[in-house]
Amino acid sequence: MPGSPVPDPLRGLAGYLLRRAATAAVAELNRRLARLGLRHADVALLMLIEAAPDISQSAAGRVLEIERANMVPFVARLERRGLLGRRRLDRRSQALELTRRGRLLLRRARRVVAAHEAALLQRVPRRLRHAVLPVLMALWSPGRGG
Amino acid sequence: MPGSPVPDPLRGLAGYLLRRAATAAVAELNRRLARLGLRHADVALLMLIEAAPDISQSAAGRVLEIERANMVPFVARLERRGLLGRRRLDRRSQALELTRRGRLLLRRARRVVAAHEAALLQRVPRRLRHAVLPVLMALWSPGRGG
DNA sequence: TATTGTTATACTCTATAACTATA
DNA sequence: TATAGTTATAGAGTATAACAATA
Repeated sequence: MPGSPVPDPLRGLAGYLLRRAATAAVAELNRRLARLGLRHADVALLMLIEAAPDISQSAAGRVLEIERANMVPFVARLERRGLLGRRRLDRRSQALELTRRGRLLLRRARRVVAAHEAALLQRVPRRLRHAVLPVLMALWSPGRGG
Repeated sequence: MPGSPVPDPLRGLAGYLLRRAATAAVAELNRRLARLGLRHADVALLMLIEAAPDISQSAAGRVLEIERANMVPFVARLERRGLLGRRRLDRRSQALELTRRGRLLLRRARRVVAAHEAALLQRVPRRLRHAVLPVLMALWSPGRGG
């Protein structure tokens, strides 16, 4: 590698590397998921509902940090595709639940995600691989509050 | 921490952690830069021009992976603010150069970036800190082609 | 032929304000 | 009073197609 296209002042910045790595990884995952007609956020929501059955739409938005307002068309689209359903909890909250079709598609999506994860980790030198999850969790940590 | 708001299936995914960490970090940097009237991408371009003086608009876009078409309003805005100027190289390329005002503002921006970098690294346990840049570079690496 | 800067355009993602009906 | 779902809307960021001028 005679000369990286990205100059030293940016290559040495964790924040810059973090952003570039993330956008590249998201784009790659979206490409992998395209044949299932899914986007990365779709899979995150489906996985969340599976892990927390009957979570409400608002609560799901809080976990994924998606604004309540933006959850509406997001959930509606997946519902229109028959991947999830809604069941009224009380007269203002509604539980999200996977349909049979949603569960089946999630099953396939999970394999795509697993392949993507493996590809990500294989890029990291073996001696550093154990550090990947702890480092990313640490970098994220205080962002949880905003 | 009795229970993380994010369920295990997502917490264990490098891709998910990567994206959440990156969006949180970018948002935090943008907050820090707000008092200078700058966004993270502005600083990246200013730093790039400083490191590669007289780089063309298209070449800068290639380095930062910003489409040629999107560079136009981006550069124009910074030029209107008097932070950078353009000088014709030949009759179709133009060299980007920092103005005096651009250099002075970049000086302040670099301090903000340095503080942000320090904050990011301090979140990481000391024993893992050495791994941050190598891990991020590795995760990014093959994304350079697309 | 390929590249530079440009315009126009569209799509995704994100953010905010406001409304209603409920708790 | 606070919350859930909703509507409307605006702003980023990103992507593509096309064009004229130039290399």
